Order: sequence, then C-alpha cells, then structure tokens
Amino acid sequence: MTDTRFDPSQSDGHWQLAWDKAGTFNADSNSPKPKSYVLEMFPYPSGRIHMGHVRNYAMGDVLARYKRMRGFEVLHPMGWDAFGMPAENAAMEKNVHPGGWTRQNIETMKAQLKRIGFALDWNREFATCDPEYYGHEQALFLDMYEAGLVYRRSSEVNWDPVDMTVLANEQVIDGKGWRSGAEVEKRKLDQWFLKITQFADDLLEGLGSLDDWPEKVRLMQENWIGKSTGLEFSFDLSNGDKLPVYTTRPDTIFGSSFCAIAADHPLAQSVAASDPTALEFIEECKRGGTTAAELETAEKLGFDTGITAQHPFSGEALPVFIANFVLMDYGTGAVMGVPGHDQRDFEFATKYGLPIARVVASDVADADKPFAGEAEAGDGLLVNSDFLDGKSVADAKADVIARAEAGKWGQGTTVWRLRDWGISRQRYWGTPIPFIHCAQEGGGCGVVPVPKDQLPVTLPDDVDFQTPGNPLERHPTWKHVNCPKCGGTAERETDTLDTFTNSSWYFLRFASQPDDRPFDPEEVAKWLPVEQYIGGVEHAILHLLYARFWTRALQHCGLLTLAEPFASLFTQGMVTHETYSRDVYDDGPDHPRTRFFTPAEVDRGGESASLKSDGAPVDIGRVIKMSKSKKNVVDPDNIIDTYGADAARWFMLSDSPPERDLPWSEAGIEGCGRFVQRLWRLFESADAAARGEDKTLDRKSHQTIAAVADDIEALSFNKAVARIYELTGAAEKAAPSASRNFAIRTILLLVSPMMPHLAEEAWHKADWARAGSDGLIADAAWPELDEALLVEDEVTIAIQHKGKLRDTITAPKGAAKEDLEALALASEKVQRSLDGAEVRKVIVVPDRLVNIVT
RNA sequence: GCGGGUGUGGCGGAAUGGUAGACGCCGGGGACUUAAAAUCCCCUGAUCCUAUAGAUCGUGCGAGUUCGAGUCUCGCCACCCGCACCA
Repeated sequence: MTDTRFDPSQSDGHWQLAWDKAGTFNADSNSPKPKSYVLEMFPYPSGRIHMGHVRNYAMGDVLARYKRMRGFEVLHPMGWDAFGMPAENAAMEKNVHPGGWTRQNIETMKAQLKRIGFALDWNREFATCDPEYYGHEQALFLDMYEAGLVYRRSSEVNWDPVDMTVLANEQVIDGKGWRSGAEVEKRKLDQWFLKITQFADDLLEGLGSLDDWPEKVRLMQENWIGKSTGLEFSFDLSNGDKLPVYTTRPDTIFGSSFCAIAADHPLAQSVAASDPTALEFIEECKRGGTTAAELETAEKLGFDTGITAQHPFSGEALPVFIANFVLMDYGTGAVMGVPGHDQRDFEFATKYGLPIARVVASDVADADKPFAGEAEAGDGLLVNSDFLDGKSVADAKADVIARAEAGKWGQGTTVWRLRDWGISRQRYWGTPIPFIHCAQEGGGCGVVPVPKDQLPVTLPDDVDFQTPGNPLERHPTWKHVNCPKCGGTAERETDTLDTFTNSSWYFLRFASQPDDRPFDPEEVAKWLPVEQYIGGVEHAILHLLYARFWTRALQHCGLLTLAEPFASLFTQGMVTHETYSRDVYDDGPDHPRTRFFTPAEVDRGGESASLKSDGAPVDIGRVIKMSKSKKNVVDPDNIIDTYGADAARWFMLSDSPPERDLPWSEAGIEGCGRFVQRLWRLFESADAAARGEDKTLDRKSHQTIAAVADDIEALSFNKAVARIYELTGAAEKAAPSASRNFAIRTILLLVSPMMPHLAEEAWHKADWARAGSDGLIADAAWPELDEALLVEDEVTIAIQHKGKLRDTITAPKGAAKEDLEALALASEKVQRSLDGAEVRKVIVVPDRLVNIVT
C-alpha cells in the first residue's frame, strides 16, 4: 500500500477533459433510453460564479449523474440569461459595450463552471443575447401577436427625468430614482402588453396539478393571481351619473353607509375640475407613500364630494367620498363602504362619523350587539337586512347577486389581481420588439409587425451610453426603415422586451435547436416537461409564472402540446456567511460609515475577529446571504485551488437540508477536504486478492445503496452524505475480505455523482473495481441491490418501563411476542426497575420494543 | 393585517407515534513523531452520584390524546420569508 494523496490539481482537469472528449454528457434525443431533463435556473452573467451558483448546480449535477447511472438519457444543459440592466450600468460606468462586457463575463463564468466538473451538455449552450436566440423569440412574439395575445396601450410608468428612462417599481426608492436620485415622475407612455390575464384561470387551475412543486410557491402564485368573486353593480348618483362598484360581500349591502372612490377615478377628476379643495385633496393622496410601513400607519382620509348615491334596495342617499385607501387599478376603482364588516371602512366611518350598522351576527338574537372597536369580517347570519334576515352569508351573497341580475342593475363577476404583463422597456440591452411604426400621413399603416423573413431585428453595435436615455431611440440610422406594408418612411419600435421574456422559453430551446424556427415540437415532446427544475425561491412568482404563461400561450398558438413546463420544482436555500464590519469616519467624526471586510481579510478566532492588516478588532455581524455589498463572499475559484472541486461540491451537499440556508465555514470546507483524502486512502487500502465474506458489512453496503438512492431522489443530499460517512467508517474498520472490497467499490460508485473526479481517479487506478471495463465511472451503472440483504436477521429490542428505556436485548428478527415478553421480564435491569410491582399489561411491538405497564 | 415556514447539544443537523441527538463540525484526552503537519484511537446534552454501575431532567412554552409524543390535537411565544389599504 502506498501512502499517496489525491491531487485535485492534477486529476480535476484531466477528467474534465476526458468527459469533454468522450462527449459523456451530451444528450441524444434519439437514444432508446428513457429521458430525463434536469435543469437549474440559468445564470445571469454578472461577472463571476458565486457559491450560490455552486450549490444550485451541484444539486442538479448529482441528480443528473445519478439519473445517468440509473439508465436514463439525461439532458442537463447550461446557458446564459444574458440581457439585462447590469450590462447597461457597466456600460455607463466603465464606458464598455454591454455585449462585450457580457461576453467577457460568460467566458469567465463558463471557465469557472468547467472547473467544478459539472455534467453539462455544453453543445447546447447559448446566450439569450445571441441574435439566433432573440430572433426566434421575436418570431414567437409575432406568433402571439397574431393569436391576439399582444397589444399596445397607453400606460403610466415611473419616469426618471435625469436618466431619461423608465424605472421598475423596485428601482424607485422613496420616490426617487435609485441611480440618479432624481424625483420620479409618472408618465403615460404607449407600452406593449402580453395578455397573461387571458390565462389567469388556466394558470390558477394548473397549480392544482403541480403536486411536485413546493406548497409555498403554489400559494404565492395563487395569491399573485388573486381570484375573487363577487358582485359588480352601479349606484345611481345624484348628479345623474352611474357609479360602478365591485364587492366580494354583496350580502352586507344593507350595511352600506357611504361610497368611496379612488383619487384618480374619473368622477374624482370631474369633481376636482370645479372644486380646488377636491383637487388639493387628490394631490395629497398621490403624495402618500406606498411603503409597507407608511400604509400600515396611514390614516384613512376622505373628501366628501357632496354627490350622493342611491342604495339599490333601501333607496337611501349615501354620501360619495374620494378616499385615499381606494385603488384605481383594482375592481372598478370604487367601493361601497360597509363599516361594520370591513376594517378599512370601519376606520373611515369612525373618523367621519358615518353610521356603522351591524348586518351580520353570530346569532339572530345578537342583531344589536355593539362592535368591539373593530369590524367583524367573519361568517354568521344576516340581520337588519330586510329580506336577507336570517340567511347565511353564502346564501345572502347568492340572493343579492340573483336579484341584481334579475333587476339588470348588477352582475356576478370574477375579479383578478393579476394584471397584463407590460413588457416594454426603454432600454438597449434586450430583445428589440419586432414592430415598425408607419409614419405616413393620416396614420399610415399604423403599427406593423416586421415580416418574419426579416428577422432577427438585431441590435446595432455602435451605440454610446454617455448620454442619458435609450440608445436605440437616438441612434442615427437604426430606427429609420421603410414600412413593410406601404414602403413609405417608417420608424422601428425602439423599446426592447422585458428580460423575463428571455427566460420564459429557454428551456424549450435547450431541448431543441433548429436553425429555421425556435424549436421542434417533436423534439421538445421527447424531453419536456423538465423532470426536475432547481433554483432560488426569489423566482417563485415572476419567472415561474411567466414561464408557465409562455408555455400555455405557445400551446394556445398551436406550437406546443405542453401546458406545464416544469413537472417538479425545488427551491434551494442560500449560502450564508457572517459579516465583518467596522465603522469608519472618513467623512468626519460625525459621519460614521460601515465598512465591510471579506472573510479572507479577517482573522477569526473564538468570540472575536480582527483585521489581518492592522490587527484591530472588527464587528461580527449576522449570518446572512453572501453578497458583494456585505463582502461576506467566498470565491469558488480560491476554494477549488485550495481543496479541489470535489471538496467544494461535497460541502455544498453536506449538513444542511438543501431547502435551508447553508452557513459557509472554513472548518466545514477543511473537513470536506480531509474526507476526500480519507476516501482516497480507503480506496487505496482495498486488497483485490482478499477473500471471505463479512455478512454484516454486506448488509450495510446494500442498505446504503438503497438509502442513498432514495435520498438522492428526494434531493436529501445531506442524508445521503451521512449514509456514505457511515459506510465509510464501517469499511475502514473491517478486516480485508471480498465483502470489504465490495463495500469500497460501492462507496466509489455512490460518491461518484458527488465527487466525480476522485471517483474517476480511483476507478481507473483499481482494475478490480472496474471489473475489466475501460469505461469511465461516469458511464457506470448504479450498484445493484440485493433486496434480501436489506433485512436484518437480528434486531435490538428496546424495553421500557414507566415510559422509560430500561434495557435493550438482541433477538432474532420476527421473534414471537411471548418470547420477547419473556426475554424482557428476564432482564435484570427490568426486574430492578419493576421492584416487585405488579405487571398489569405488556405491549409488544414485534422487532421494536416491549413496554411494561405497572 | 393575511399567508407560509422554522424552533432538537457549543454549531450544522438525524429520527414510518416506539432506544432522542445518527452523520459532520468544534472541543478535550491519548498514540505515532526529535518536533510539527498528516493520520489513527478514545471521550464529548445537562445535573446528581456512595462513579466500570446507577438515577433524574431534557426536542421554544402550557395543556391534552396514548402503554408510549420531537412526531398527533388544542392554546400560546419567538424568529424568518412572502404578500399587503385587492373592497
């Protein structure tokens, strides 16, 4: 036996090259094997791979490699979600081209991924900024346009007047642009929309079929879609107009004591036209903040318009208020106020002294029970409600809706929270929207789609980012084209598509990549749905909902037969680390600023930490997600340099359950590095000539084969890891025998999806393990399981008395209850515990325990 | 406010209602070595103790069901995540 060490710096690259050369992980759609599509959310090429990526892809990788071992033809692709704002930000800050910056990042990150040895089919790699990709996306967009799923309308946006660009809601901080700091304006712009609301019901219904999605994600999408049913009806107003309102509680209609409309409701606008105080109130409403904290504390404010609304049943005149808590973009932008049974209405009525009537009570006898300072939104029986008295809430709802419909003054309706998807972005680095605005007099041909044979509409390269605004808009030539219809002068659409469209169909393009169309439905059908999709929970709503929508929309267009793209979804936890910081006073003694330090800059010992450079202490902060801004990051390249790819992969899979956060620790990765060497020594210690059987070890081996397979399929990698540690310990202690060699060979195969480089190295070094085959362990089959060996022939029986463990005994498996009882009572420890007490009852669970009750 | 999740040693975490703490990390002791690194072995929930043994307590808190509860039921508490004036 030689005392060698496994050297990742030699082996890792060697085997990565061997897999590349052999095309080991290239997926063949014509293979007769059953198919399995394993996919991790593709990365945005931001610069470098971080530990979160490593964890995400390590999980998918183990599954992909495992599936191959189980005889599946596996599709495990990788690509780049390459359009987006960071590239344009870099362009502005560093005066580089977004494309060049992105390509450079892709190159860096691809090299990093290759160093980790992921089993990816690089033949199918693409970046969404490739004209070949976004050209097909433009074609799909036109297909959706033809199917009536794309439209254009004027819509309000957040406009940054300094950067001259539209901001997403999350880019508006305290009413100011996140980059420029300028006061954000509301502007009306013509925007493109995708009709996702047409599929609201399908998308909601479809959630019910996604049994292998986390409950949490399904609930989040359900809430986002936000289906509600109720009554829409119109009040007759004192000024002769009609006021449509929507309510989910038509049963409480007799409790209505006012109406409230949104500040930007047309009626409010018309009132403001002749009443400056109304106008002032509306302006005040618009100034109100929209943050969670502000909303929570915001007082309910109203402005009495002097107009009244006639109650449809009682005929009573209800005052109509403009109110700050009514939203224009939900329902009709107007509500009937029922203070007794809606908390907002209650607060409003209390402030303005409006009647608060009880129309629902737990019992008819409680009809006049006062309210305890808040509205009662719960179920009960109707009271003080004329013909509804005594009915249940549900019956009363149905009754009111029926009467409204019969009287033709209202309609039972469904209202959705989901809005159509605005996909226009006034930016350069995205998919150009393939439309042309005809500029002929009298409106000309209007908005004309780019003919498909002129796709792709490519981005111009010669753009500058030193002037604010959309570079496409001010490019000297790009937008000037002829109208495809009349040939007259026309202009290209200069908006680009939201980057979420890029990630809404990439999984189809991975499965099938013809040149002449986006994908081949037959090829797609071979691979999809994705068997296991893995990514961060931050995509629970937008990306995952949009991808589901696109799949259904393409199905609607007749391009696909698939409704749901991802059969099973897994959302993994983050990689976390403590933060190190110190307050510095660079801006003067009264202006402390927190400066963060990377773990590499810090000496960490016991309770304290100090900076390596000056030896002075730093503050140790909470364990949080690794992020550049908090500098609590560990670079995968450094880790691989020190410990090798396998140790890094192993650490990502160990200890923490995959859905939970994984705290990075130096000690943890060191331990993994040691385990790699420990396994290597074990592999080296095998004695091919050893003979003889070790039944206990054989059992352990087979039990581990079964358990690790179950654990990997359940994505419980931490448990699989623990099992492998156990078998490793047992094999190390065992004397040389054929059984021990089998155990070692088993470990080699079981760890091969997790530590593929070490496994290849050992596999090729040990002839006996390969059993004559020249192949790679990456092509080896999962070890065969001997079911008979899963069962123990002897079991340990626990003996309890007074609910506590008193003794354990060993008995043959399947021993009779009477025998177990006798053995238990014969135990000296049990007798001591019994201390002569009378045995009233004995409970025997075969092969498990004996419980003596006195 | 609504919805969801989590809570077990010093730490990460295991446990079909049936021996709580598997496995790993940290720590302690020992072996090997001139020494160190590496490696190997042993110990490692708390308390008591007449200490190779034994007893009591122990899975956020309080009740309950059960022969038996980390696990099931009810009521609380804390923390985390998502949504949020959605009528």
